[in-house]
Amino acid sequence: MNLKSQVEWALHCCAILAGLPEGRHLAAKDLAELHGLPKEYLSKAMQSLSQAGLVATTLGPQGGYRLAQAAEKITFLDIVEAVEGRRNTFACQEIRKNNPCRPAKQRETKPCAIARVMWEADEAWRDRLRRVSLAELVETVGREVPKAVLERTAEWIAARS
Amino acid sequence: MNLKSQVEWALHCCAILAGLPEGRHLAAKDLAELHGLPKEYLSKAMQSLSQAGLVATTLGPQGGYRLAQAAEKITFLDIVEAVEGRRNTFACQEIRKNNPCRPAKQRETKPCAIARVMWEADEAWRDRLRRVSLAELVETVGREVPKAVLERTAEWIAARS
DNA sequence: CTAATTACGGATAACAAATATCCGTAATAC
DNA sequence: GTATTACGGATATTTGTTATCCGTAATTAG
Ligand code: FES
Ligand code: FES
Repeated sequence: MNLKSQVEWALHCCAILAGLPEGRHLAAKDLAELHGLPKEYLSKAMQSLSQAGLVATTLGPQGGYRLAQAAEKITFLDIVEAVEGRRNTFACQEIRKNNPCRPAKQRETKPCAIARVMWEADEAWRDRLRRVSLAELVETVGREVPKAVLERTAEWIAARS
Repeated sequence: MNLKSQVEWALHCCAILAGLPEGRHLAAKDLAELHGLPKEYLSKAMQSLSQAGLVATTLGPQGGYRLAQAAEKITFLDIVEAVEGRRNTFACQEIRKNNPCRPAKQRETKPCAIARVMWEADEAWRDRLRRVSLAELVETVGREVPKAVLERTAEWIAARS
């Protein structure tokens, strides 16, 4: 039960894009270099973000990615679900139907008791992720990462966007 | 990001064992037949439960599994973690270290801001599962499953334990 | 004691998902 | 026109899940 590593990549990339000057774009090539990731595969994750409407893209030279919404509007959950999908972690296989003591014709009206509990836990997980915005992440990073690194990274990005 | 199907199997089997008459055991063969599952593979899940101290086993004829603790003491989380392990769903790969603008020697004192948020969500998920006991599941099932099915299943089990 | 039954653990195979690469296409800036 | 970019399809590699097989040791019934 692991999230794909693309989830981490997408979160890092969104945090970077949130700090991008207005009207600028950053290419997948640069995002990959900045995080030490395989460019082609990272761009699959970016495509997921694009399809989810979280980032906007521009083609051609000086093109690339930017946020499509305000960082305050984008939540962790948005990003996680964009790349990971919206399935529950628990999949009820309805093995209760295999009980030989049950009449075959019996049809279930509601989800089983086990699945309901598991899905509540999944919902609690989502709830927590929904409560943290990309803007909050950026603020925390701004507080915790050394100023020198932040500045040099900002320059690095400015030189390529 | 899916839980293994063994998680469902373990939950169903624990619910069955919770209804077992005192001092009786139920063999993996019967648990597998009752749920329509591959016996050999199900027994791997049962071994996980055994190693976690949730079920106790007896060898030989009339042997098998029984709960090792009161159903009130066993939580969903106990069962899930027994078969799924205790890893977080999110694994921080520390790709922040790949930022070329960071001094190589810099060492991190605390987990990164992204991982902290993701792990809080994982903890919220666990919290929810910790709050539901096996006894509560059994009670819910007793309320929702038709009496006839419950009785026939109880007889089926009694005949083999 | 003997034979049947049971959980356990190691080895291994089949299958699915995650990870990764490659490349052709279309759009865009200069 | 040329270089650059995102996109999507095809495919390979690696890892994890699912599943089976079988030998070992413990236990019970007769
Ligand atoms: S029938 Fe097994 S969890 Fe729903
Ligand atoms: S460095 Fe990427 S999540 Fe921790």
